[in-house]
Amino acid sequence: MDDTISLILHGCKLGEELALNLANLANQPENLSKSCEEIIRVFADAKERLSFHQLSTTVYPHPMLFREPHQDLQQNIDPILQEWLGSSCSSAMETLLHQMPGVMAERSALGLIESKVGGGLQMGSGGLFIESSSRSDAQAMDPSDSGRGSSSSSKRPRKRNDDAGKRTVRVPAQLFGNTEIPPEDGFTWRKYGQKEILGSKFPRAYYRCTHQNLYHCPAKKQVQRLDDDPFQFEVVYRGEHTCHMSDTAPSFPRPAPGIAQEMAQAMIGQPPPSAATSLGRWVDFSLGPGGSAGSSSSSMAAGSGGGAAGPSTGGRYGKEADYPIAELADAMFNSGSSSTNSMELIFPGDQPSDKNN
DNA sequence: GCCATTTGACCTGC
DNA sequence: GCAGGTCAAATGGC
Repeated sequence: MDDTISLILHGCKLGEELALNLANLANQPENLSKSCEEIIRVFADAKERLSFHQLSTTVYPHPMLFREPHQDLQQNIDPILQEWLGSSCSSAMETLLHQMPGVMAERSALGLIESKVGGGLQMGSGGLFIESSSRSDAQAMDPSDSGRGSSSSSKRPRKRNDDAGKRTVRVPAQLFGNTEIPPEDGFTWRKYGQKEILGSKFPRAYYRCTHQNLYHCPAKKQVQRLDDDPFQFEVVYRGEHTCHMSDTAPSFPRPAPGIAQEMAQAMIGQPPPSAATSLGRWVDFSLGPGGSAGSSSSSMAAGSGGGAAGPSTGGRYGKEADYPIAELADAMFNSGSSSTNSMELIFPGDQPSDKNN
C-alpha cells in the first residue's frame, strides 16, 4: 500500500512540477503532453492499485500520517509536515486521508499492537514497521556514548543489545528508479562506519548527525538492507536530534523528534521539505529501474556509503543535487538547462533556506 | 581548506 | 573469542 501512496505522491509532485512550469511549457505542447501523460499514467496506476486493495484491512495510509496511534489521524501529521504537505500535495493527501475509512480501525489495532510489543508500531502488508522503545532516546543515547572520543575516559561506555531508545523503521525501496537508496528523513547524517554483519548479505552502515560535534546532537542511525527483501531497508534510529533546538543550530524547522523517521518512509519517492537536494533522486525514480541516471551502482558508489547502506541522505549530505535532475528536466521540459540550477526553475519557492539541515 | 566517505583497526559487550 | 559499534587516518570532491 505504501507503494501506492508513493505513487500518488509522485503524481502530486509531477502535477506540481507541471503547474510550476506551465508557463515555460505553454509553447511546448509536445512536452506538455508528455508531462500530462506521465501524470495520468501515475495516477491511473495508483487508482488501479487502490481499486485492488480498496479499503481492505491491509490498507494503510502512508506512514508519515502516523504519529501516535491513539490520536486522530489528521492530528498525527506533524505541523511541519502539514505545512509541507499544504505546500506541495496537500489536497491530494487530504483527499486520500478522507477516503480511507479503514485507516482508523487499523490504527486502533495498531495501537493494540503497540502496547503489546512495548512501544512498537507495526504496519501491515506494506512492509512498514516501526518500533520504538519506551525509554527516551535522549536517555538511551547519551552523548558520552561516543567511544574513544569521549573526554578522557579510556573506556567506551557502550551499551550492547540495548533496545531502549531504539526505533526501527523498515523503509521500502523506492518504487521507481533507484531502489537502492532509502528515503531522506529530513536530517543530515554523516557516515562514520560500515560493517559486514554476520548472517547478513548486506553491510550495515552507521550514521550520526552531522551536527553531533557542533551541537552534541546524539542522533544516530543504522541502515541495512534486508536480506530477505533487498528492496527494503531497515533503519534503526537512536537518539533524538537536539541540534535543531540550539539557537545556533541550523534554523530550518525540523520535523518533531521521531517524526523524521516516519518521514523517512513517507519520503519514498517524495522530496522532504528541506530537500531540494533530494529532488534529484526523487525525480530519478521516474527514470525507471533501468534508468541510467543515478541508478544502482553509480549513485550508490557516489554517495551512499557503500553498497546497501545507501544513506537516506545520499552521497555528500546535503549536496546531492547532482542527481540527474537536469537531465530529466531536459527530457521533460526541453529546457536546455543542464545546470543544477534548473531545480530552481522547477521549484522556485521550495528551496530550503538552510540546506545544512 | 573544509567536509564527507572509506576502511582497517580498535574497543566493548555478550 | 566473536560480533557489533566506533574511531580516525587516508582519500577525494567541491
